[in-house]
Amino acid sequence: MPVPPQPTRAELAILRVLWQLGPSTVRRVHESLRDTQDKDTGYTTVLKLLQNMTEKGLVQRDESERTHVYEAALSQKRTQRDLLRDLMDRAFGGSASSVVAQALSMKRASAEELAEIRKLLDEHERRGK
Amino acid sequence: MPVPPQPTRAELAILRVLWQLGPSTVRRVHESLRDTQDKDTGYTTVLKLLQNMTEKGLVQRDESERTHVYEAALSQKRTQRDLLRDLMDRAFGGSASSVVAQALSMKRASAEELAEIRKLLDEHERRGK
DNA sequence: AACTGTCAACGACGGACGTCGTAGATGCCC
DNA sequence: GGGCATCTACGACGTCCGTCGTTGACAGTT
Repeated sequence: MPVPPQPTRAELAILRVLWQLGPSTVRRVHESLRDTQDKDTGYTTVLKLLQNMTEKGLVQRDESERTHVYEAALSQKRTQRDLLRDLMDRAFGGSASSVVAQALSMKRASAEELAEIRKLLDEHERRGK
Repeated sequence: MPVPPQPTRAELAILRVLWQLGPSTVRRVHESLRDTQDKDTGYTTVLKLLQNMTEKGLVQRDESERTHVYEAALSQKRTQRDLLRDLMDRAFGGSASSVVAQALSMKRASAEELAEIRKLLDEHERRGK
């Protein structure tokens, strides 16, 4: 439990809901998932997932009330960093610039995105010196 | 089989070997994995993986000789793009700039890497206009 | 021809994952 | 208090993944 393992696909989908809505009940997560997701998962499936995630330390559970409330244990940024680091090591030989190169090659790297990226790069450089 | 599924962790490790060495026998892949990897996988494990990957269309097999020769079916860049796209959608809401932001926040984004990234950005912009 | 080594093929197995059904506890309403 | 809804807990199941042992074919050696 010191460092929770990386979330699986289904677990990550749940974490996204928790990051967006904040601490939520199983029901709220389930309904939000139903709205967003194309796939249709049952209530008990979401419950089971959240129980597993509690076990793994991915979420924290408040059981003071009869209806438990779940909250993401790690921030979205932290989780994104961990996941990207993992993929970077496994598929890009640990090269950040290769990752950026691939990100740029995607259609969704729109004009606004490019401007945003350039701003990030400037900030990063300024902070670095 | 038109579009092969995404490689799993173990499969990706094998693909990395094939990209580096070019078309190779099971033995060569196995030995290369033994050198690089900390983990120690058996010969038949690598064989089985490669057989599965042939089934999935991730690699192509030349059986003209008794000792088969395997080759990656998709380029490294293409695979990297698919994998990054998937993670981008699942964890970053499809935002390329978020991915770049996280990539920059990593220790390994060294000075040379930053210069490389800036060059990529310039090229991309020049090509875009 | 017998032995030895290498190779592909196949089957099995344990674990993780996502799925859900069912049971049991708790709360609410008439 | 009886009945209904809601919630958690538990167990099961099918699938995929990575792992490996075993078997049988083939080739080279003596």
